Amino acid sequence: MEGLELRELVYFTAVAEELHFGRAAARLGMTQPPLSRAIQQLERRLGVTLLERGSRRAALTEAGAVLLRESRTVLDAASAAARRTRRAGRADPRLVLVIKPGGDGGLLPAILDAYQAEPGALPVDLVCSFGEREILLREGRADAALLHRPRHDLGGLDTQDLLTETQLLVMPRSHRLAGRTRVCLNDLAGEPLPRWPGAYEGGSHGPEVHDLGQLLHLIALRRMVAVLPSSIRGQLRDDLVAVPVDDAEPTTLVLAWPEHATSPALAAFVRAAAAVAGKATGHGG
Amino acid sequence: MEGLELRELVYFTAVAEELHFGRAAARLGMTQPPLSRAIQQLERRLGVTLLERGSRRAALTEAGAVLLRESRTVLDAASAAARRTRRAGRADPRLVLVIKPGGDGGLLPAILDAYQAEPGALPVDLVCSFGEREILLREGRADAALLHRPRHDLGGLDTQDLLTETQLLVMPRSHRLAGRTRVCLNDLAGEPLPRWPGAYEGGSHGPEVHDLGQLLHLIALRRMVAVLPSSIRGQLRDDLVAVPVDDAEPTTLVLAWPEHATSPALAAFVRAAAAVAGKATGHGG
DNA sequence: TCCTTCCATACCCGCAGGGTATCGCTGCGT
DNA sequence: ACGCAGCGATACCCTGCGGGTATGGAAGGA
Repeated sequence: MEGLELRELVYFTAVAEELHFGRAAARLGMTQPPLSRAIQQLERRLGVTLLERGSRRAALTEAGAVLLRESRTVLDAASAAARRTRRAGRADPRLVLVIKPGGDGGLLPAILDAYQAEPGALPVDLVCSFGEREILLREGRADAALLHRPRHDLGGLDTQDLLTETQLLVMPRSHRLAGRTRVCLNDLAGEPLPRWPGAYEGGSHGPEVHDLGQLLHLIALRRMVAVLPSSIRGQLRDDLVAVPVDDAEPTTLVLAWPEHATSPALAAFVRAAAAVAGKATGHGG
Repeated sequence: MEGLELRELVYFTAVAEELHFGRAAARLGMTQPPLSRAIQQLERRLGVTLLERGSRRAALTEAGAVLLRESRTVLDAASAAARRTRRAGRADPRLVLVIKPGGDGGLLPAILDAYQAEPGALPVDLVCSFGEREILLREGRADAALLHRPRHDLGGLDTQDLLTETQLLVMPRSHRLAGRTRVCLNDLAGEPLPRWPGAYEGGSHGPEVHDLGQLLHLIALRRMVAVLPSSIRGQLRDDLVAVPVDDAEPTTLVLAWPEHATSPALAAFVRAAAAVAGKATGHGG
């Protein structure tokens, strides 16, 4: 009775996205009749109509919309499973950590050192990526990531808090707010804020930025300002200033990894990171 | 190249759990040779050895252990997909809400009323269940659940906070702590606490309980005491008393539903619940 | 009304998935 | 040391399902 198959979900996803059997079949590299049959079979198995066939175009039913979303989840989980298994079976095991350059709160060197001191530590590959870094985790391409709460969606991930920071407004020295000792979010009305790829849709649309150097450069050129965690202080250029944003929510640097992960190497890494974070807050207050 | 199929994952899961091809095949209702072949094929596709075959028994490799866990995730997601789709396609649409009797903080009647006032409100089925209620959500058997943070694992679920409560120690009038106006967790050392099915493995093992009436009855019989949210006050029997537990973490009643849910009926229900919760905290402090 | 468009039906074929029989290895008991 | 029992792999067969081509039929547009 558990007849569902991934192939059928792939087929249905294609049809549901194209709303056209012929085009969907072409996209799948097959012909239309067996595709029609497969969808009919799927509908029979589920006991539900997924598509309303008009002679001009097809439309998703309510159930079809549900299955489309669920299918994507299942297919993502399946390819993540394949990737994770392949990576776990590699002859030379490594730990892949995805970071944002400049987004490590200054803790990363200490964490890496602490991890390498653990017994059986693996080589750590650092992957630098902007925007949607958690996707690399969900896709099974990485073992862990440094993310920020509440900016990132942490659903389905386990996390270890590392460092909670207030946020600073970073701007050129010549900016109208540069003389202030503190600002609040209202002061930023109308300011162009950076647009990270795929995130932060709200507010003023500045140019899209892809790395920290580019961001600071654009700020220096007066194209935008940015609200960043206070650990950014150590990396500012001379022509930029930073002042606290009083009412910006504090941001927490977290180490995140896929839920239910079992790898001892990852466990050791989390342990090392937690130890470093604990020491840091213990010292710093 | 994306050859993975659910059937193969089912097969592999069986073998990985039995660590024995013959028994796994029997469990799957098939014979051993095609099962062996399917696993070999899976290994070839992934380019990874999943099982170390000894002549007496098989053992999981590291990669095999990863795939076992991932397979369970994928298979769970798949059957949840099927169930959600079937439920979405039903002729008489309903909203299934899973609750714990007595665990609604007294808000449920108001929430149900508010929801029924929404346009297009569906009939609400209440499902009462103890222990692991979030599983019903993950399995796609329910649309929403009333859960408690931090007691329940909310990974993969979206939530709406409804009510934060302090916790009370509930005990018979004759209990040694019954005269106190407050207690702390240390006072409970050695007390038999209830064991909810499947949860709360730590600490003293009392009898397992399955519903609130039974729990209160057992407390009255001096078989155990319990730490419960303060909204339990309205439902206590005369022979029980409750006093605040100073250092017990406050518990938050949350409405939870599967991430990425799209149903307008669910959205209306969440809206209604949020409105009721906001009004309650607005009035109560 | 006719033609186009698009999905369903009818029919065919090859292979993948499942079955039976058997082999080969290995560890254990005597 | 030998033999036996247990288990997984191999060899081989066959059926059914997943894919193909040809065509029907309904619906919308000119």
